Amino acid sequence: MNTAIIAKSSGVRKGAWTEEEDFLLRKCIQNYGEGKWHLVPIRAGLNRCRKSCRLRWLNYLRPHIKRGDFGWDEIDLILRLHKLLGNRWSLIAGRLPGRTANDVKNYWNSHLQKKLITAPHRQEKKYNTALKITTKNVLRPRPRTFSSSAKNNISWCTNKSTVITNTLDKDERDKEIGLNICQKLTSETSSTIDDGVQWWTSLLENCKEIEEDVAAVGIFEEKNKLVPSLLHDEINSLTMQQGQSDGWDDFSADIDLWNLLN
DNA sequence: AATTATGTCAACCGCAGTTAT
DNA sequence: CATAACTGCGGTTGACATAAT
Repeated sequence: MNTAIIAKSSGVRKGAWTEEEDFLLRKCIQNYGEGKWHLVPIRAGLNRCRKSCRLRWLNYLRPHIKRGDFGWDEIDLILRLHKLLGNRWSLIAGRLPGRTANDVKNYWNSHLQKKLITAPHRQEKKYNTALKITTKNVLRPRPRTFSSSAKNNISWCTNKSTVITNTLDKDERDKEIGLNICQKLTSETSSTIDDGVQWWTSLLENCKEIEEDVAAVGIFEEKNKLVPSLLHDEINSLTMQQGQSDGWDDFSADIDLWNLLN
């Protein structure tokens, strides 16, 4: 049943989209590409507002959109990123291939939020205060660059004989990998530490709390699997990338590093 | 079986930031 | 520089599905 209605003020259709409308919109994007949303209703011959067209495309019609349940790895990443970024759904979704901001937001609101609020470990005062995200305590991830002198000082990155293996349990591994990266950088490059490293420190240092959150949402058992060994060559190439892009949206290297660590 | 409560998710709305004029 | 137009984001709503009574 199609429940779409015609808005009195603007005369455009609202509500659920029909297959025919989807077809027209898809065809329009194929012909003209994404963007220029104010032109889309005219070009497509749709009696819809530009916002409605954009939303329908981004959340439903766009290719490669992943549907269905979230995997444990996706949930784990959502928990970690939300802890650091707050309700920046588009940013979080940007790190989950095939997922839209709307998907992530809906999943958080309907699946995760309630479970976390009622989780015993979050009833404790320390967690309640710690979980309040504000513009002041949200850390902004940024791509990192290092001076040549700093790079020369980071011996651990180029020491190929030192490979962190997977013989530790998850907690210890996080400490081994995450804190080693950050603390070694701190001790060996002193003034060169930037917000990007701080961001990673925070992301990894929170492992204990995140594990409790993960347990609270019921995916802990599935998550009990081993990860590949960490190769310093790969870490090196990721952390030492040259050229700094503007803005903090582009921290794909951070996520590549994250994927490597997990 | 019927009714009510609850959960899910697509879609809408309003606002803020950006770009064009 | 000021204003208008456009775009994208997050909060919220409401229709529908499912579970509980």
